[in-house]
Amino acid sequence: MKTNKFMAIYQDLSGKIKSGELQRNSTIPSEHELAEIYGTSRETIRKALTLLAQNGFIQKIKGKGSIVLDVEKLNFPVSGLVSFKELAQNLGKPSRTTVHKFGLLQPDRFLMSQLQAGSKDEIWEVIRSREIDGEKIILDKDYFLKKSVPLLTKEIAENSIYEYLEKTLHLKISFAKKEIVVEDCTEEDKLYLDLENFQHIVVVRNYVYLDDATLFEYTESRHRLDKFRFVDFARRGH
Amino acid sequence: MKTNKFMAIYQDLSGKIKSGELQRNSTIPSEHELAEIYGTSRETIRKALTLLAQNGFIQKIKGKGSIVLDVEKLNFPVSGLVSFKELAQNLGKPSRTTVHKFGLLQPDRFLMSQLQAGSKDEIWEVIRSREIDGEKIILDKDYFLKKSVPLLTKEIAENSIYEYLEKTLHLKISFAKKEIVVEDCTEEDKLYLDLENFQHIVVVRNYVYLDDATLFEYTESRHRLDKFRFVDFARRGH
DNA sequence: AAGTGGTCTAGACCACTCT
DNA sequence: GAGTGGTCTAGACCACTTC
Repeated sequence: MKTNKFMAIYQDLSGKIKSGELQRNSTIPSEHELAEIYGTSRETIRKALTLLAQNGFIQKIKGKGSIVLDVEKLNFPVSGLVSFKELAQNLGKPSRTTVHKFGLLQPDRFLMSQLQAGSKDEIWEVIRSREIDGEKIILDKDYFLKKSVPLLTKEIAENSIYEYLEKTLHLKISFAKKEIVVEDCTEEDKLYLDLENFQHIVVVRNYVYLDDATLFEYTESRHRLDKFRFVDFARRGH
Repeated sequence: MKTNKFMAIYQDLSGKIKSGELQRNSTIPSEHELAEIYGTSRETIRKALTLLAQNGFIQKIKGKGSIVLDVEKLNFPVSGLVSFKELAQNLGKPSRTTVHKFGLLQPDRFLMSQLQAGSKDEIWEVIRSREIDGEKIILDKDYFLKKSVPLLTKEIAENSIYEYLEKTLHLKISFAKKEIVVEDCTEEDKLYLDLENFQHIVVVRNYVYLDDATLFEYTESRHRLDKFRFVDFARRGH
């Protein structure tokens, strides 16, 4: 990511945990030792270790040390803010995206409330189905505020919109509120997905915010019941 | 929680945000100012603000300041590691817990793998249904390693097991891996829940770890489709 | 008593935003 | 240029675990 010292240390250590160089259930060097090894202050080491703990790589134990957790726990398919493209690559399965609808529209009441938009804000609508292993199992309905995303094309939608937003437009996605519920299938779901006989569908609603805390995207990701899986790593207290 | 300086500042500020004393979309005092106000160093203020940001209270913007986010976003029903009792209190609805099974047992193959237990580890089994607004909509199947939880009673299971674990046994729950999937209803689900005609059920599997990184509990929380809702707040990158 | 992580300090320099 | 948050330092004291 960035070139911070603590980020570099975080990536070095997380890499060593993933590769097995630092074995699970073993303790890593103490903070004082790491400070010497990396030639930094202890607070900088602590920043890196706090990150490792938050992301499930290690557990810090007072008076004892930091031990390496099972990285097998890191099957984070839908956790955080990963995109479909990253997800499919993680699964390593053949996948395909089909764009069914693409265009600019004036928001209706529903979209105005979801995107906190005014009636004269234009909105990009992108509706895509996702095919994995030959089955269309995810329907993604994305809505972007045009004032945040001036230009979007069907070609971009066929690849990764997020890659475009971050690498070309340099938008900084900062945080998101996610909601998961189960709803009745709609006609649209039946039209675009291989639904078999399922009557319900898992709906993941995402409200995505930029760096400056402005809402710029509302997404509905609609997953066929049997193919949905959400994994999360949560720490108590915070 | 604790009596740390940064924790006290966190709780003071988060309280002021919840109460509306610090208004949403306004900027809070700068870190230097806060350091003077609270009579601490800036790094201590930063720890408190980092916590606020992680929990969705504020957004920090470089060069500008920290602005207060919509706290309406804090409907975190199942997010993190909250227990049913906390959840029901949040919802403010009449709720009831019924214990259907309670006892010690030897683990079968399934439990041995879920709890990383040996064949001679004894395990507490607690099966409870949760009734909200007069409908039995959640089936909780809890399994605790006896070596971590020496004693458990039916009376405790009828109230809050987590309160007992934390306040009486002083176990420190540290982190959990959570998995959400949808599965076919079992006979057990039909027996204990008011399932109406739903053929599927949302299953939340929880693997809960203590302070010293030992796994001590496996839980299946089985929710009726139409009553399930999961809300999460996620930050990008970390 | 020695070693560990947890907290806190008083400074410093940087990149960024706003004027 | 002034103010902001982001990073980093070199120390200090504490509570905890282990011996």
